[in-house]
Amino acid sequence: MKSNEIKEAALKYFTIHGYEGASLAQIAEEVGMKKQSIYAHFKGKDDLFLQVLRDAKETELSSKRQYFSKFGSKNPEKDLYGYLQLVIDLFQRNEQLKFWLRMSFFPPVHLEKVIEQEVRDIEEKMQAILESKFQDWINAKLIVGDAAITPTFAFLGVVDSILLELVYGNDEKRLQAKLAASWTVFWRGISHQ
Amino acid sequence: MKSNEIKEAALKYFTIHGYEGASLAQIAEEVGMKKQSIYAHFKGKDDLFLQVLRDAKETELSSKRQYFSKFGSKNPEKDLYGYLQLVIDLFQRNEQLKFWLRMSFFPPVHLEKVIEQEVRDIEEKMQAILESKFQDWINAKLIVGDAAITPTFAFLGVVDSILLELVYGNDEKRLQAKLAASWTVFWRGISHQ
DNA sequence: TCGATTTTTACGAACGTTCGTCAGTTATAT
DNA sequence: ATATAACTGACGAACGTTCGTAAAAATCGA
Repeated sequence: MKSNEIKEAALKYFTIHGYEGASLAQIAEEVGMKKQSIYAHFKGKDDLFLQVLRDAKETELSSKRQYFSKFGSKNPEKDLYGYLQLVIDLFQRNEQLKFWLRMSFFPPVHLEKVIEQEVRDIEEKMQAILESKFQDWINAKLIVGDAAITPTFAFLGVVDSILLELVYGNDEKRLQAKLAASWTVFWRGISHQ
Repeated sequence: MKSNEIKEAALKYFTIHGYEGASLAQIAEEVGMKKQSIYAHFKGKDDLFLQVLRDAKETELSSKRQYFSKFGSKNPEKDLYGYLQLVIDLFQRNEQLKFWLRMSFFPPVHLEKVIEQEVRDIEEKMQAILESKFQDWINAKLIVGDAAITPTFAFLGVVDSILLELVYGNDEKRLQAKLAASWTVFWRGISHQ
């Protein structure tokens, strides 16, 4: 399918240059066609962008859902740390996550309402799943605290800080050091008495 | 000084639309002049951008340095939490910090080498200051742990996660909740036995 | 202090390029 | 033969930039 090739190239350029900085001419050249030919597959730049966005959202959602479903109820340390490693792994191998991250925080202004809606949607789903897991672990007395919201937000914060390091990311050593530090302190913070 | 007005407008548009999305025509209109007149003050778009970047860097550096200098050696809880609130305050009132953050993570490609250098410079300075403070607190047995690097990186992670929430930021409630959660867990993680 | 001179700032006009998009035509494949 | 896909050509608009020019401001010698 040629449409997918176009979306792949678009994903790449949108990720590197942003919406405004990516041109249809470059995207088309990457696929080996003229920019006008893109219009045989998409209504225009916005349409292409939104389809790429929705694909990225779906990938993000399903891959994380899949991992969350493997969470048990008796080993939060392993599950949570494994999730952080998954995020790193996904980010480094999956172009879609980088795209998703960039557009979450710096969307093209004229599409920001639509994007914000998608971002909020996926975020709420993730938070809900995580929160219920944390509640299970609290009930099982595997971690301390009364409200599940605290470790949930704190963990989401750790994920965010790792993602930021990945975006900035040219220093694998530093990434691993930050991961280790954040994880150590986080785990002490929710597990110790 | 008209140059400063131009830089102010440029800061605004670069922050909202990114380098590629910001046009000299819009920036000029904001100041009440034509785009050609900008060339009486700056060599071109890149020159304007880099001057704005360096101003932002200086503001960021001096404002944080100023706060760090007030850090004592006997109350890390107050100092660190106060710093987080300062970051939030600065971000919400100071356009330059938003600009700095956006360009740190998603710089225009053709200037990414220059920007990366500036970012790395400021980051190393911050890290060095923080690390020495943490070492003092460890020595004074006010926080636990052996190496200062662990709480330093963990704290920088908390700062990053707060910044990310600020960027995304339309939800003050959620911001405060995330701050509270991250701080609670972080402080438990470095202070409790 | 004054007029003369130089420098600074802003402007209209235009440059060459690139942008996204649309219309019409040709080639390919079902 | 009919639909799909890619092409050529062209469109208006916007981009950053350069030119020459005209005020305005600053500098300077008398």
